[in-house]
Amino acid sequence: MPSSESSGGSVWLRPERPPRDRRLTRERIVDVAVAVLDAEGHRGLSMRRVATELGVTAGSLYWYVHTKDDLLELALDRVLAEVRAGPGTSDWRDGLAALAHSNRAMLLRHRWALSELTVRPNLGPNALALAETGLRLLERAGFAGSDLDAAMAAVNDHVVGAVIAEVAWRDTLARMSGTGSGWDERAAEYLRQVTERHPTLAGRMAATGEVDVERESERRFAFGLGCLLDGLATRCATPSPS
Amino acid sequence: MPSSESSGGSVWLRPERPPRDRRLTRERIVDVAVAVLDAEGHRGLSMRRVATELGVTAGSLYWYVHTKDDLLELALDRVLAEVRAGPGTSDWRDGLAALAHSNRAMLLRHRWALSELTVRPNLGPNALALAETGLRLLERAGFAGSDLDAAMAAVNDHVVGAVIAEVAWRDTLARMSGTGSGWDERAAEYLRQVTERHPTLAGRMAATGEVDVERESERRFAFGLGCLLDGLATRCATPSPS
DNA sequence: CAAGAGCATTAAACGCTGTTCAAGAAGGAG
DNA sequence: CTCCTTCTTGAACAGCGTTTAATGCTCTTG
Repeated sequence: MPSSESSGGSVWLRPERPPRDRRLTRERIVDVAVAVLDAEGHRGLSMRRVATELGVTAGSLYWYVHTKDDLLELALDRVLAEVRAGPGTSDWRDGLAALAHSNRAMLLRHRWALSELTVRPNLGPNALALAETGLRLLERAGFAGSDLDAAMAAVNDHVVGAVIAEVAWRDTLARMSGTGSGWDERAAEYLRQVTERHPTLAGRMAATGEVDVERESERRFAFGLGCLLDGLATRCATPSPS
Repeated sequence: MPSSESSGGSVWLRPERPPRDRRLTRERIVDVAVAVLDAEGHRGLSMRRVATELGVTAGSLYWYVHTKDDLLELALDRVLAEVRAGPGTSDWRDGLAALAHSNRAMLLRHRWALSELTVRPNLGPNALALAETGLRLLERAGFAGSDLDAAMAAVNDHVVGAVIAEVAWRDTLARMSGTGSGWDERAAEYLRQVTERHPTLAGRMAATGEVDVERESERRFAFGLGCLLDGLATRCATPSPS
């Protein structure tokens, strides 16, 4: 029998059964899941893997967790707890920027979380707490009504989108340098065609080679965030720092 | 023997073997894959499914495609072809906005594409063409150097992030209305706690109930894009329409 | 202290997945 | 007609998420 008699709704509606024996817990299971995900990515996570890591059979997990999807939902909310707003934020811009940077850092620490965010509606307690923090900052800035929602969404969207692009970029570079023979000949041909057909893009790609990816990613992120916050500032009741 | 003797690098480096018999083609396989993905999402796509849809065994596909990941990469680039810039764009803002809206529309048509974008570096011809179009628009606006990259990234990031959030939101609403009994009791309790602990969020959630999701999503998207473009306009050499 | 209730875990199985591979069919070339 | 390349098959492998009956185990009750 799985962890609840009714199968509908989200994990967050199905309370964990208070266990007698401390051998297994939802918490310990999520611990291991996060560790495996961090170490080996989405592909490396399987129920059997988590189970053996805990010295247990795969079936046991289903006592604590309805399904693998539930486990992923729990893991996602677990890492969302790592996002923190800075200390007492007097300026809403600074506060929002700090939140965005912290969010970005977390997503880069746990790259698998992005894919989960893409697939899953996210109603865990930490996700909600995060939303509350952001909304309060924007409310203090003078946003209200549906503009408040839109402003919050815009900031979050930038974070998510930027990290997606950054991770994809890094993976591409890793792939390019990782493969040995077989790449060069055909890659050169493909690259030649690209350069020919897309001159602007080619110019940018050439410039990319000489750049520190990490630094440049941060710069891009801050650039976009700056644009966004500037735009927000012209649309709210408190355009200047309090 | 799979579709190439060397296994390194991306799909785009491995040319399709020109077939004699027209029974199977890369193109037809990708056609079916996209159709299945559109109809049943990421979960519904399996090699065997695509194969039977084509009246063929699963193993046959591996003659045309190295791996399922390759197939997904091809499918992703296929739908990226649907993104189109508007007609002759005199104003870079309008042009960029049109591109962003078209991109968003495509991602909403093929929701599975988002997850692929998250996981996969994207070097297909259509992806590159798209990048070229965007870069040219921004170049005309007066951006150059790494600011050009950052501006392009910021716009793309907004699109991707916004669609992710929108899809997640819709799925949440669908889930909430889809489940019958078992939800109400525990959901009410969870909602009560949320309302109590997160008053600002609760206020926004309450307001959400009376809103047309589709319209509101578009509004949010345009709002964020507007903020972003305003911010970009203050950072480029051509702040006003040409 | 013994009996029993109920929680926690196991082992085995089911049907599915991506992928490989030897074997065979099918068509064009000499 | 035969050879050779191109393509397709069918079976198999290992692994996956999930279910289920049976089995310990611990705690509570008598």
